[in-house]
Amino acid sequence: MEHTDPLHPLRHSLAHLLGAAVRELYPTALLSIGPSTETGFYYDFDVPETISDKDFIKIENKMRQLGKSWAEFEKNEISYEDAKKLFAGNSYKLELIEEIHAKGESITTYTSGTGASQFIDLCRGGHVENFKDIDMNAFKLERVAGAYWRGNEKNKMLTRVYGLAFEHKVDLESYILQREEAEKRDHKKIGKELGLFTISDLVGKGLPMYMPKGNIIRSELEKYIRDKKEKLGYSFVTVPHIAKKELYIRSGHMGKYDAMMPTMTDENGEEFVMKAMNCPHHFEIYNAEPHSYKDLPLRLAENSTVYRNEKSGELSGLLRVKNLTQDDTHHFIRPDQIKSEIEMIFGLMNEVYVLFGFNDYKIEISVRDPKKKELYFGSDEIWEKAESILIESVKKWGVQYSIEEGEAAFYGPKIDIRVKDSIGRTWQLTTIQLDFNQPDNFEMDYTGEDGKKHRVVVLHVAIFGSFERFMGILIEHYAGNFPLWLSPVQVTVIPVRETHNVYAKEVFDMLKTAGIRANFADNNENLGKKVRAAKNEKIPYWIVVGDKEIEANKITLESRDVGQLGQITTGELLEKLMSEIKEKK
RNA sequence: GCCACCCUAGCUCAGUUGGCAGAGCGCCACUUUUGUAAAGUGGAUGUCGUCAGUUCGACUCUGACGGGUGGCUCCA
Repeated sequence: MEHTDPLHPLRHSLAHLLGAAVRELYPTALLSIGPSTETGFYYDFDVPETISDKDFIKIENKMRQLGKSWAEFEKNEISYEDAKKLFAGNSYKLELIEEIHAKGESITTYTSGTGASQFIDLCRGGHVENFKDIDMNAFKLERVAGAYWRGNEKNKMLTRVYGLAFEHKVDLESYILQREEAEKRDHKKIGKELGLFTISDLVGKGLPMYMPKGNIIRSELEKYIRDKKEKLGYSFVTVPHIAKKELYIRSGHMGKYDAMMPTMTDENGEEFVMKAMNCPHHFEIYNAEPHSYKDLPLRLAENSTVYRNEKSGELSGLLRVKNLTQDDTHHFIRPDQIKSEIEMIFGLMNEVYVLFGFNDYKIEISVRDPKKKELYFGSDEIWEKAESILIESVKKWGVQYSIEEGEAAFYGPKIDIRVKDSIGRTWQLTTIQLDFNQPDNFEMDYTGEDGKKHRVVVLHVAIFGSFERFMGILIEHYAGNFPLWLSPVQVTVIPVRETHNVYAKEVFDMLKTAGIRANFADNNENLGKKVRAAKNEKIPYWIVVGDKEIEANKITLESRDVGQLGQITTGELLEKLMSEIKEKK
């Protein structure tokens, strides 16, 4: 593995020190691997004792104590036999040694410290020149987690200790501070504070419910994407939420994702499942009528909920759920329309991302794992063609991308757009999947210019991905400060005193009549408290009405984002709000 | 599902070695009529996540279960 991180030597050296400290404190612990990460390092141990964060002080102290006597790392190239002897009893290191040996690479160990604190580890290198250069106050053990050996859930779960490490103590402190700030944007926290969604123990985990305010945001998003798609010539359809099991046997989902789709049986013994995807339904809509080459592309769209029995440990707020509503589309196209169709989709996606101000996203082209071709439907030829079309399209688009082997869908390769959440995890939003295989399973054809049947090509596309996840990311992106068009309450009308209520109510009624989501703060509180409430609720605008305003027949407008906007007439107010909502500013 | 940690009022959190359940905010009532981020007084609110166990006695100790957070694995 190549390391572009300039702090890798420092972080990896500290991983060695962590290994040494754990070996001292937990003599029976077996060490496995200890790489660097984006913010520090970790080491995986097979240790009979439970290590918890309460042990960190003890381990950190041991690290600092051992580190005192460490200087240069001494590299030794050792023979296969010596390596096996040196690491006898440690099945993890032995497994690595076998692999290195099988690849014909040389086996190296790195020794740090002398005497009692000496520590020898199997390692390919990448350390600091001199350990004494490391600031021993610029690292901190962060958390403990379970991690399967070699990332395979069939293997034993090891204890992984994560550490943060930076060049200087101030860097560590500023990272921790930044992290704390980021946690304030957590959509679960803001979602609760602003009353956007709730998850009930009784309804079930991973099954979020939109509260009135959150539902306004969701509805606006739905309206927005539906409108965009309708203008581009998509046709909206509606399908039932359960289907016969046979449908998914035909599509091939059943057999690969059975655990995700629990079966229910009717009185005749017929088996049904909740839909975990919309594709097969949409395919059957396509097959309900004959199609001419002239009718393509045919774009079937639906904002529809699918149900997936995800593993409980996976569920997280709105970002990973059991019920997700996709802005799903299936594009039925001729082979010669693939490129232009993908370009059109990129255009839509770009427009959406610009509107929301997402500019820090990663584009991944997910292809087959060439070593596990049996996991995928279809011939090599078809796959190679599909993969090269996607790569070519993204290249033409002129954006940075990475190729992810083994990440493809079983029926075809895909382009995934991943966006970061508040704590830096990336989540897939947009997905564009090219499918030459399902058209065969469902025998989806069109009549060509030549009068003969031709097989159609399918693109599976979701721009938002799911409304749940998109909203989760959006809440964190805006930190709850939604733009006017999305805000559950767009403006609140605040009378200074009770005597101003009549005039204020007129302004409020006018806004309501115009379709603006207004709130009337006629409660018995002083102005400061009402303004404070508006700010806490992150309402984009509030209007103050008192003697001065009544006298001038105006209102005072104030903005969450830019502060005082001065006195304007109600006509000007309405015009301003309506135009900002329309322009989605 | 697996690993670690967490669960006390609507929210944020105190609660000593096991001995009568607490604060602030919010809520309700009254007073106050207010000009830009918290007016005053009073009041209600809890099966201390659930169920067992240990104990004279459990919010506190133990176990199981449920839920949450962060990882691992998975993600059509």
